[in-house]
Amino acid sequence: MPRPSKPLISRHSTVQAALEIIDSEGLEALSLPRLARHMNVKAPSLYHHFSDKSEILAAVAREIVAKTVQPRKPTDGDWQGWFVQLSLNFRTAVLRHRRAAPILLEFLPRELLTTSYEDVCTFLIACEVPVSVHVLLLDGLEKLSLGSTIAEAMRPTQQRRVAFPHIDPERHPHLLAAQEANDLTPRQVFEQTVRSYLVGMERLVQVARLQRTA
Amino acid sequence: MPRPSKPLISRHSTVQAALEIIDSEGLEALSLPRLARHMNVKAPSLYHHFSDKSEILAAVAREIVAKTVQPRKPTDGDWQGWFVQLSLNFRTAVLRHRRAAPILLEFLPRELLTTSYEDVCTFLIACEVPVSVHVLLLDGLEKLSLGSTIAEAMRPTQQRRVAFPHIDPERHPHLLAAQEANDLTPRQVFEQTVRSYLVGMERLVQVARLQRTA
DNA sequence: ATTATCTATAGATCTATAGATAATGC
DNA sequence: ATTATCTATAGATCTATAGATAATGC
Repeated sequence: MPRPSKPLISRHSTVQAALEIIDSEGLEALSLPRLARHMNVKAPSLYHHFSDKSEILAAVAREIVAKTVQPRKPTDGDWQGWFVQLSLNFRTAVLRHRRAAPILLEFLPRELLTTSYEDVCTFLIACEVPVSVHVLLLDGLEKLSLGSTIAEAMRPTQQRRVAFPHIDPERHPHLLAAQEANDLTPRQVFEQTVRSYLVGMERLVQVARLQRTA
Repeated sequence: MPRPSKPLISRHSTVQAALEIIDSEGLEALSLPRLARHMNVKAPSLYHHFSDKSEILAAVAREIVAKTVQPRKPTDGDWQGWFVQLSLNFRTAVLRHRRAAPILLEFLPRELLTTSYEDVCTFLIACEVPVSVHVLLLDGLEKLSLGSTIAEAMRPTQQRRVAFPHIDPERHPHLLAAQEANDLTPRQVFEQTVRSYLVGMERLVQVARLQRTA
């Protein structure tokens, strides 16, 4: 069956198939023969659409990040609330395919982020956040969102709900007490972490505003 | 040469050799034959000391984390300052072997952390930080330190000094301006991120203290 | 003529096990 | 008898290329 009437393979369908395999069988299962089998084609045919395997992985990483929902910009200058929402949305997008997390680390689609960051800078300027703290904010939030989410995505299945596994009540009484005193979900803990960070940054922003007017 | 007078292989020397290969040639280069060659032994001999390859990787992850310098506890209750120092030390330990970062993500030595966290909880109690926020603090700092550091460790070599690569002055004027207005090193940005987070957490701690006395 | 598939396969791994062998330490 | 190495190899991959083939679209 050489050259079918309608193409059997597209970049898009390949990325979707790859995500399905990663979600159901894990990242190690994703080989070109396995991917091709899932698409009812043969492995070498994939080379007609991608130059090599890493190009497929990069496209998968791109797809995951691109699915991040962009929150609507507030008109009242509440850039902190907007950042919180964006972080949560990014987290949701990544956790939708948690077993793909290592790909994201290696093939982070920098171009997508660069475009998005330009947009964020424009927004920050409108909110009168001094340029001197823009990198601090962008980098801090990137590390916090990306890093924290990937770290969470890599947790073994059984350990998701519990903050700290392997607690031995004899040896870790205080940690056990801490665990029992906690009533937040992982998502809430993440949100609170981002909020706390932004509270601290707000202080820096105000200092920078004063320095600018002086 | 069966059974030499003095053992040629030990767990420790294997881990060291693995780190040397990872540091100089990268993670993909670390195969059992490659590792054995570096140690002047044959690959199957390694199975006498480790049950399989993942056990070697887990030992490597453990070694990296174990090298984190523990800061001395302050006597004045300054838990924030202590956390900042611990985060910086952890970052230093991980970045010492940045190409091993993906191993850390998969084989994070939870037992080491659990022991350390019990210690931290004891310290927090001494500083009169309410138990209700312990998990929030521990988890937040873990995610921030681990995630942020691993994200940084994965950056391609050429992009280390610059916060944002791929900037096109035409399309990203504000991002370019932000970049030029930034005079902090990656380490300083990390430290500032942790500090900002702790400033925000301080507020939560005070709220929790009030609720406790009420 | 170009495009999108296929078949066949080169070539290079890698992990792990079985079984032999000689030094060690009881 | 046990221990720590070795040799040999089973067995299972995987990525990527070469070259054939038939449908498409100019």
